[in-house]
Amino acid sequence: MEYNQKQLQIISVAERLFAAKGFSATSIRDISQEADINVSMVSYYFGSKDKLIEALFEVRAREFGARLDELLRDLGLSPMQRVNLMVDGMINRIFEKQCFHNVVLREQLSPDRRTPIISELLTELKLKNLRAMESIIHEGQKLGIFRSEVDVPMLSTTLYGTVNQLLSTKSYYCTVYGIQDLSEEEQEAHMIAKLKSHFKKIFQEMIKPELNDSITS
Amino acid sequence: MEYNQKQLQIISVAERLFAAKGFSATSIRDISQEADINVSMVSYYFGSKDKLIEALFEVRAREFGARLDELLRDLGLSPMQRVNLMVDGMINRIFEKQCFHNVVLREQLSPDRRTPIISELLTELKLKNLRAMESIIHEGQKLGIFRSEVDVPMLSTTLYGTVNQLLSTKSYYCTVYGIQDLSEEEQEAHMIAKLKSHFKKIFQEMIKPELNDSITS
Amino acid sequence: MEYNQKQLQIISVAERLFAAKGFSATSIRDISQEADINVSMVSYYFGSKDKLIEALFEVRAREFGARLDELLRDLGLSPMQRVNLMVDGMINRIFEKQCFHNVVLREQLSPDRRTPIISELLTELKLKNLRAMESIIHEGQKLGIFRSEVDVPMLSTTLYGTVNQLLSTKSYYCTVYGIQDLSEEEQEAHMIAKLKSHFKKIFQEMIKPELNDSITS
Amino acid sequence: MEYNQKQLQIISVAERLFAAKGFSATSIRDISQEADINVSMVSYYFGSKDKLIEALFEVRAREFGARLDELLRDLGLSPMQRVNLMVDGMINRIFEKQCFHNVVLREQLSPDRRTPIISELLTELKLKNLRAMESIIHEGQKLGIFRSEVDVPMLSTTLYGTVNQLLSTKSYYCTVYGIQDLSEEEQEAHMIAKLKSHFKKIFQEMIKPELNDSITS
DNA sequence: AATGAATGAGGTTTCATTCAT
DNA sequence: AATGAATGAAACCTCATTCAT
Repeated sequence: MEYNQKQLQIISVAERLFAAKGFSATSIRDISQEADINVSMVSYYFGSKDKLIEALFEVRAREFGARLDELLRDLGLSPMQRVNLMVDGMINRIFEKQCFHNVVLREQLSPDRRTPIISELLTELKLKNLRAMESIIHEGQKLGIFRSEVDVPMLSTTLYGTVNQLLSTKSYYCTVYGIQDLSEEEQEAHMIAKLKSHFKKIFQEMIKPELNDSITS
Repeated sequence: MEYNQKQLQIISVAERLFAAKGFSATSIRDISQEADINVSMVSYYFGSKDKLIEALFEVRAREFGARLDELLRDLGLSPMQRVNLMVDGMINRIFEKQCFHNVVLREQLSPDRRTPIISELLTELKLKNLRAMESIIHEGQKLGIFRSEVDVPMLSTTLYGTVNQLLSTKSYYCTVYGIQDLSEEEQEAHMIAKLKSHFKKIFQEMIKPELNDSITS
Repeated sequence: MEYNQKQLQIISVAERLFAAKGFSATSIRDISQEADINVSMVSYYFGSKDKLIEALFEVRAREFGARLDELLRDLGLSPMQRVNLMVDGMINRIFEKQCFHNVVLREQLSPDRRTPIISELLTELKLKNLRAMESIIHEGQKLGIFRSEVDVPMLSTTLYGTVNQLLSTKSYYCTVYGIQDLSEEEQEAHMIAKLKSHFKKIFQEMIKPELNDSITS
Repeated sequence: MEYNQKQLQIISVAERLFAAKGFSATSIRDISQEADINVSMVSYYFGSKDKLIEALFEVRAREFGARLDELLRDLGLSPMQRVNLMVDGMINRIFEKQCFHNVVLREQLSPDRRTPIISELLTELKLKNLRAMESIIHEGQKLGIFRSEVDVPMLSTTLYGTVNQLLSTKSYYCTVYGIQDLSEEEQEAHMIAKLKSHFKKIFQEMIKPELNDSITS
């Protein structure tokens, strides 16, 4: 499915509103008002409100898929460098597309309520992501740099879950770290830096060879 | 605010439906039908739909607060035992009250949209939780068993975020670990066990004294 | 299903408008305006527009059914008298309930388009009607007053079809018989009288013993 | 008015859909989809949806008019033969153009609702038909073969009404005569045969000289 | 001559809430 | 204290039509 400029604009507005208020709480009127189009255009272009959110996921899923493919091309780096790059990349990606991520979180909470298509797209994307992560880890394991037992799915889930949680509780985070008075950008920079260092540490600790490991090998 | 039996029943039904479909997608008619009451009862008992969800958070927040107080009373155990107990307790708690947690996640995604009360209650709860965790960690630090630099808020966020992420993507999890054909209960048991061992490992790695740490001190 | 006063009033207004404009061309707004009720009342009372027309058929079918039962009780009359009475009764009935009959005709033209319920009710009613007519004819046949071969379904269809056709082309009828300038009531009286005498003649001719018939018997 | 090939095709599709669903329930989108043309073509070619149905009636009325003229040319036959031919012809004609007849019936039910043009065309057609029938009957009367008092308009109405009624209640007819399991074609053949024999009988009985009639003459 | 994008009015239905009892 | 009938606003969507090309 190809979408024209106007459709992409509507999708973009819808994404923002769905992120802010949720799908059900966002009316087609809201969208059409913000996008400065006629109310009937959403149905005209997408068929229905449900189809609109499907289109949103379709478009974004394709974009993310493309970015993932790039990630796997970064060869010539050490496995640990690649792990760090991957962690940084995932965190950056989520922060860059906060709106869409918010919508994803919402849709995950009521799986298959509207349409199985969204669930399928998301599962596919998550699996693709997992495979990418696994291939990097396996490389390190083959070289004996990483421990043999690494629970990649759990690590991946931990990373995603934490970033999401942080984004969902931004103001709580700022309170805890006393940065309420910084600008939005500075707050985000703080979160990103914190997340990156936190997860590099976690990953390092969780994949570096265990003592037993190194002895037996 | 005290709520009578009927009000609590309504709250309970609402919680389940809000968890399943979201606040906006759940109509008062849905609730009154499931709770076998008259449509006007929600407005009658709570004033409005918005007030109903506020009441839900009020009631549950009080319950959770009470449980947290208990946690801090488990003295006579080693700090590491208490950490493990705390991790287990948090995971258990979330799984026991999945519905409410689902609703919390949804509301966190649109902060202050409906009412600041919910955000305040949640922030308060999270802070209380954080203080409990910090007190346990600090105890271990005073005894020199834990490293001096532990980012408790990030650890807490990591734990919560991961559990939430796992619960939100249950079917993906089951696919990845090949347990789609197990019963619901067995799947949950699998998740709980996995989470507990995963986080005990993470916490251990992140709070145990670093080599430098122990040397310099 | 029992319908209250307000529902019956809505049904009555709907019947009139459906007769005049057809189901699809009649909006719920039209109905609510004429019935002086809120637009949402139709959905409130009947569930939907489709259910409304179902209710209309349900109510009227019950009424007609009751009237048919009465017809069969007119004993103590000669078969030919009963035939004449039946013809008169059917013609009167249709003219009295022209609106409903108009709606019936419309629905017959698109069978099962909306719901099978209407078709079923109508078929049931028509069969009931046919059985009544047959019982009267059979009585005359047993007494040797009527010919042995009478195609009752065709006679019944002929009667109904003709009355319907006449009602549908009222103005053409008036033109042909030159009674355009009479009042509505006089025109109808003319039609009724004409129909009654026409069909008494037809029925007589079609059920009286044939020459062969009487000889052989 | 002359219509080109494309217009005639649109008219034909519209006729079929109007017959199946009714004018109001048929959208221009339905038509354009079935006819494989652009939605705007209807407005473009006919001006509006209303004008489209007018065109339909115009075209078909002209066709029927032409066929009627032929009927009157069948000379050299006995009056009774010509009556029988006429009855057969009318029944055949309706069955051949069921779709259009269905639309006619629908429009008759809401006279002058949309435009007087349709009513006028239909009245004209019916009158033309009546004159043809009358001329045949009068011929028989002049020859003393038919009774002097024949109510031609009523006979004509009876014929049309019955055929229409039968077509409108096809499935009921099949139930009554136990031919539900025959093919569509066989069912129609059954109906046509039945109608023809039925009406030849009726016409014969209603126009043959009465006893008084023949005696006095 | 013909198209397809776009429109605004109006369709039905659902919603949270209120009112009279 | 509790009900259920009733309401008006607003939801999503479809409609016939127009406009720029």
